[in-house]
Amino acid sequence: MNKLNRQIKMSSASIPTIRRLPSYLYLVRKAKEDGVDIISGTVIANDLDLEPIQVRKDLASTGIIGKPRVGYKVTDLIDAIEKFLNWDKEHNAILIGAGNLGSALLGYKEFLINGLNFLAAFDIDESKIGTEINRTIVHNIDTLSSFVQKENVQIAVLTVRSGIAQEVADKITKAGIKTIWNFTKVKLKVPKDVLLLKEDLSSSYAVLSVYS
Amino acid sequence: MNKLNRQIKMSSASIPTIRRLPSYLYLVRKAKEDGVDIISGTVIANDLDLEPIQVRKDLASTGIIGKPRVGYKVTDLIDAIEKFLNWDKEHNAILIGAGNLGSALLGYKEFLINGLNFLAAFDIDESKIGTEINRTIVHNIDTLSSFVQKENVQIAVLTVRSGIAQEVADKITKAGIKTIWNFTKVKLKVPKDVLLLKEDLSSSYAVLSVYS
DNA sequence: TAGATTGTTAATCGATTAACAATC
DNA sequence: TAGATTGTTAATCGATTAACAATC
Repeated sequence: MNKLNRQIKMSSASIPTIRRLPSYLYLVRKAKEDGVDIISGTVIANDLDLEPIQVRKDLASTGIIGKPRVGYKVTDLIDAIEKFLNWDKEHNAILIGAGNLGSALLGYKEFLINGLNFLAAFDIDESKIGTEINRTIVHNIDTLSSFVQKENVQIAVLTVRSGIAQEVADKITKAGIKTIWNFTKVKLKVPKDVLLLKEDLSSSYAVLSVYS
Repeated sequence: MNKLNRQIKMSSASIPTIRRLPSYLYLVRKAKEDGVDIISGTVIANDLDLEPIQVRKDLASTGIIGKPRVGYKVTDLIDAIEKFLNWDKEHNAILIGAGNLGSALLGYKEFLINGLNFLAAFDIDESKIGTEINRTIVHNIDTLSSFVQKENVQIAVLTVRSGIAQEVADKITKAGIKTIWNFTKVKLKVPKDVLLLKEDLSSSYAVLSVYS
C-alpha cells in the first residue's frame, strides 16, 4: 500500500472499485431511461468489457442486494451507487484558473448531474473577471481567501498555470480548504490533513506512446 | 489481468510503472536544469512521496544502470526514460473537437516537449474552421477521413461531444487510425486491433467525493 | 575504510478471478 | 422444475515492499 492509499484509504471499497462505479452508474441510468427495471451483473459486464465476477464484487461493496437468477433492481442500484459515492449530496467547489481547461470543467455536465456544484471561479485576467462561464461567475483571484473563509467550500479545482500553483495552494489551505483536485503538473506541498488528488495527462500519454 | 491489460500488455514494465515514469522524468529534467549531474533513487522517492525501492524498480525497467553508493547519471536517466516511453520520437496526432477541452490539450506544453505532434484539429463549427489554436489549424470535419488517409496519423484525440463520438470513431478507424485517446464518456466500439485509452474524469471525481 | 546506494531475490499484500452453494 | 444469477469463500495473480549481498 503506497503513501497516497495509506493517507486516504478508509472506504470499504478499493480505489479501483471506486473508479469503476461511475461507469456502472452511467450504464444503469441509461437502462432506466430505456424503461429497464432489472439489470444483471452479466449484462453490465458485457457492455463494459469486464468480468461478471468483478462487477458483482464492485456492486456488492455499495451494499446493493440482488436477486439470484434475476439481477438488480435498476432504481435500487442507482440509489446504492449514488449513495456510496456521496453523489446524492451537493459538493461545493471552486475553480481556480478559468482558462480553456477550467472552462471545460465548468461545463462538464457529468459533474453537475452528480453533485459537484461550482460556487465560483477565480482568475487574474481582468477581461474574464465578472463574466460567466457556464453559469459560474469569474471572480478576482484577490478575493479567493475571503471567499473560501466565508462560504462552505469543500473542493478546490486547480487549473492555474503551474508557476502559481503552490502559491494558490498555500492560500486556500490557509483559508481552510480540505480537498484539492490538482490539474497542474506541480507536486503540491500541503498540510497532512488536506486530501490531494492529482490529475496527470502525461501518465496517460506515456501509456499511449509505449503501446502505440 | 483485466481485458484492457490483456489487450495491450506487451511492455516489460507494468502500467502503474509506466504511469509513474513521467513524474520521474519531469523531476530529473528539473535537476538537470539546476546543474545536477547525479541523482539517487532515494532523492527522487523523497521528492515524490514514494518508496525508494519502488523508484529503483521502476527505473530498472527502463534499462538504466546506476552506480551503487552514487546514484544515476542525470543525462543517462533522462535518455533512458525518454527512450523507454518512446518520447524521443515524434507521434503524429490529430484532435477532433476543438472546444474548450480540445483547445486546452492543443496548448498543453508537456505534450509538445514529449513528442506529441498535433498535425491538425477538426471541428464542425464554421467559425472555428481555418483558425489556429495554439499553432494548430482547425479543419472542416468533413475532410477528416481524407486527411487521415493521406497523412501519417498515429493517434486521434477525441474531444467531441458524446453524441457524435461513435460516428467519428467509425470514420477514423475506417480511415486507418490505430490509436484513439477518448475523452468522451462514450464506451466506443472499435475493431480489435485499435488501441483505446479512455480518459475518465468521473472516476477521479468519484474518488474525491468518497474521501472528502 | 565505512557507509550509502544499487540491484536481485524473496516475501507480502491486495486486487482479480475461480469455484460453487444458495436461490428465485 | 431447470437454469441463470447472486454472493461467499478460496485460489491465483501481479504489484509492492522487504531483505540483503554487491559495490563504489
